Amino acid sequence: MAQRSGAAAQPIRTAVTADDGIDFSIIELLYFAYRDFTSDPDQILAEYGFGRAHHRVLHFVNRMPGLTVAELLDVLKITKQSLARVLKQLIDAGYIVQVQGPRDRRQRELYPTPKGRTLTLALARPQSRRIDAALEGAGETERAWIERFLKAMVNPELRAQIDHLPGNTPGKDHGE
Amino acid sequence: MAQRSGAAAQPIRTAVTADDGIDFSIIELLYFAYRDFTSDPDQILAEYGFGRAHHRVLHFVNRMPGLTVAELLDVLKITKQSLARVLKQLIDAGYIVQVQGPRDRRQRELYPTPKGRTLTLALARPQSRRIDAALEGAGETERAWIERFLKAMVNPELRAQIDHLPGNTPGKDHGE
DNA sequence: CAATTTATGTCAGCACTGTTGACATAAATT
DNA sequence: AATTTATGTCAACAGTGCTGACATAAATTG
Repeated sequence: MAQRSGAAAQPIRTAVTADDGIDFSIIELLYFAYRDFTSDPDQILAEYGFGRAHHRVLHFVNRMPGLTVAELLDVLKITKQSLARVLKQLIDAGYIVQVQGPRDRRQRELYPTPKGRTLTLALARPQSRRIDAALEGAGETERAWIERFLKAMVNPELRAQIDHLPGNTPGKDHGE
Repeated sequence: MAQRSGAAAQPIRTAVTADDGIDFSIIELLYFAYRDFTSDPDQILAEYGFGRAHHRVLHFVNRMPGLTVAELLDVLKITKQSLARVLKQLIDAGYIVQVQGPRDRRQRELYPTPKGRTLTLALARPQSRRIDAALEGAGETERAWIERFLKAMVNPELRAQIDHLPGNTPGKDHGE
């Protein structure tokens, strides 16, 4: 009742559009694209009793084998309590192993097991196929623009992190 | 214990790369890009006690004023119980109003109030700015490729839905 | 008109994944 | 020897999905 102290607010019957100075097309495309992009692995994960959080951990442990817990937290930007829950399940189920850090014995280096590697690839495969299909007709130039765009969408201070992942061409910000 | 019936699984020390036949770069870029893309409105929403689900409802009600509850469910692909929770809050707080359907009086047409319109634009503004910045240096051709790519990432049967949103150029699948 | 279907609302409970706060341990650093 | 750091763990809570069940009013159908 608090919000209707006077007359009820009138409904606005016109749609917001690009005329409002906002890029609604790409906003919506990102939402729909990401939703469907994640739906493929989600289905597979459900069969294992895992969720999207497990996927992320598995993914980055496979992409950066030997990374420490602290490093993983820094990539994912979540709290250690959030990570602990899913990491423990992945370790208990034999998808990831922890190895004591060689220099600093407090650290836990994370590695995939063969089982973990297999699952990671199985989860990535449909996503990669979807990307391939979406790139149909695009050449190297177009692909570069798309990558450049996506990378530029990331917070600037985190872009360096992306460059440290294997097989990613670093610092492609203007031209070749 | 079940997973260690024999020797413990050995850690794999090599990273997965594009050599595994999978497009890890774009997979990761989509994750990071989407995460940061949503972080801007998330901060604003938190001030209102709202979450990302409220944003989505607000967004599509503003983009398609007068759409019914059933239509909104079809766009969002969630259950009515999930929608009910956030929709009720948005209505109670005066961001959205319901109007009885003129033909079918069972239907509830959803419209933004001026307050709802204002919030929607405020949430979209930082996202649009981020997109603008990410498109820096891109011309119309490059932008078209990026939109084409994102649209092609969406499940085919849902692409028509996107075309029905205001101001979206439909069916740009091969050239103009 | 009576029966059925449809559009919407609502209650209850559960799962997943994020959060904060507090506390514990072992190892490194000072 | 004291402090800091890396990690783990317990507990509680929030947001947002889900399923299942049931209720109401309005439209449709036979």
